[in-house]
Amino acid sequence: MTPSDIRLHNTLSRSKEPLPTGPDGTVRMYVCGPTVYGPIHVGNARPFVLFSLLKRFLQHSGYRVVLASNLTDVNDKIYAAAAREGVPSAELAERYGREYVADTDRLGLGRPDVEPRVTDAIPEIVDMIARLVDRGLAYAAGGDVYFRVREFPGYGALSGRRLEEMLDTDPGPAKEHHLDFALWKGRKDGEDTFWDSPWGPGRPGWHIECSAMAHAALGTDFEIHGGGIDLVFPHHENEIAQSEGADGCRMAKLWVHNEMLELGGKMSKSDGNIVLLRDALAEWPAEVLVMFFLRSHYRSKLPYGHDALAESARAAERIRNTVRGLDRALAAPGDQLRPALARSVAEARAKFAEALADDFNTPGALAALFEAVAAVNAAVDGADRPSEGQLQSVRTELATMLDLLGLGALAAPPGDDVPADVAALVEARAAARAARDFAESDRLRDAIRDLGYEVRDTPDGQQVGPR
RNA sequence: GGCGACGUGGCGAAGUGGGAACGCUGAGGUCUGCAAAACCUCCAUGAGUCGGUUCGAUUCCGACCGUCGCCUCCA
Repeated sequence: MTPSDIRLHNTLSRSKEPLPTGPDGTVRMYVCGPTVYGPIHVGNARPFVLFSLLKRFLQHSGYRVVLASNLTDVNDKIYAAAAREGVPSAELAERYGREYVADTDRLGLGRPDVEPRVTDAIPEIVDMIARLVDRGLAYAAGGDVYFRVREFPGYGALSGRRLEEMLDTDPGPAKEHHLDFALWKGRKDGEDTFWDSPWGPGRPGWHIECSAMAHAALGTDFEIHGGGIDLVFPHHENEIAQSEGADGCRMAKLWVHNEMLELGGKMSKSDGNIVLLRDALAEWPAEVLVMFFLRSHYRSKLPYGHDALAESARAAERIRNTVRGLDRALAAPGDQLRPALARSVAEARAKFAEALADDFNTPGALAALFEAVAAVNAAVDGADRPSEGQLQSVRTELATMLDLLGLGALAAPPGDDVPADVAALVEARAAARAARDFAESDRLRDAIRDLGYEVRDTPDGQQVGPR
C-alpha cells in the first residue's frame, strides 16, 4: 500500500483523504486516552482497539509508526474519587493507571509506543502556557490562566461551530469570554496534587495536557490525532487552539474520531450505563471482543449487548474451525495444487487490503476474510486435498490477515493441554467406538461436554477442543 | 435554539448511479452409527416516508418522520 492508496476520514474536512506522512515517511499518531479515576469501560476500549490495529495495518503497509496515547492522571474527578476512597489523589490515579494498562493488555494488541502521564509533563505544560501568555493568547485571572478564544481566528473549525452560536453555558466570573477555557487552575481547598507555577500553585486544565504531551512526544504538524467523537468539542478544538497558538504551526494533519458504544444511549461513566472492560473480558475471550469491534465500522455507533457478543463468538468460531480443518488437512495433504483455491485466496487478500485502505473498513475486510474461509473450507472438505505447500501458504495467508485484525488467537494451535480426566474419557471413547458400542460412546461424549470440552469425530479420528 | 451523524433482509453489517457483500439465525440436502463441524441449495423485485434530478437511484438533491451524539465531565 502506498500513501495515496490508504485513505482516512478527516474530521476537519469531513471527507476521506490520503494518508499523510511525515518528512521521513513515518506516521505519528496521538490518541487521547482515559481519565483514570476508576476502571475503564468497554467504550474506552474502542479507540484503544482502533488505533492499535490501525498502527498494525500501517506498519504492515511499510510505514514506520509512532503511536502516543496519554493517561490523564490529574483532574477534578480524580480528586473527588480520592476523597471518597480516603486516599491521596496521586495514589488513586497511579492505581487506576496501572489497572488501565492491565485491562487493555488483556486485549492482546500490544501497547502504544509512548504513554505519557500528565503528572510527568508539568514543565512542558507550564512552558506552553507561558508561551501563550507571551503571545497574548492567554491571561491570568485570580490564580487561574485562561485561553483567550476570541484571539484565535480558527476557533471552531474542527467542530464546525461559530463563537456567536454557542450557548453561554460556562460563564466563570474571572473569564473575559464565556468560552475562554482554563489552561491552569489555581489550587482549591482539598486538592492534594498540585505544582508551583508563575501564576501560583495549581494544576493544568484538561486540554493543555494533550497539547503539551503531543508536542513532547511527536512534535508539531504530526500526521494523525485521534480519539472518541465526543472529544471533538471542546477538547480537540481547544487542543488545536493551544498548540497552534503556542507553536505558530499546524498541530496535526488529519483527525480521526471513533463513534460511541451504546448501552441504552452512549456508554458513559457519568451516566452510569457502563460495562467494565474487565467484566466483558471475564465473560468473553479477547478475540471475541475484538471481533465485536471489527464487525462495525469505527465511525458507526455500536450497541453493546450479549446477543452481539454471542454472534461475534460464533463468527470467530467459524474461522477457528477453518484453521483446524486446515491443520487436519496438513496432517494428510494431497499432492495437487488447486488453482481455484489459490485464486480465491489471492482475491480475498486483495479485497481485504483494499477494505482496510479505504478508511479502515473492518467489516469489509472481514467479509473478504470470510470469503477466503469459505474457499478453504470447500477445498479441504473432500478427500482430494490440496498439496502440503499450498495448504501451508494458505494457512500463512489466513494467519497474516487474522494477525492484522488482532485475531491471531484464532489461528493459534488448539493447544494440547487437555486435562487428564478429559483425555482419559477421550481414550475410553475411542475404545468404545472401536467396539462399536455407540451408547457408551455417546455417554462419554456427554461426559466430556460436561467438563467443558467438545469432541468431534473426523475421518482422522477424534478431535477435542474447549467448548 | 445551534452543529453533526445515522435509518439496508428475522438480527448484525458493508459496498455501490444500472446484478443488494459478509456474518448470525432459519429451511432443505450431502457426509456421519448419531452428533458436531464442513460442504451444496434456498431466504430483501426492495433499501424510514414522500417528492425531485436521471434513460435508470438503495446510492445524488429536497422535505418530512424517527434514532443518536456534541454544545457541561466524557473514548
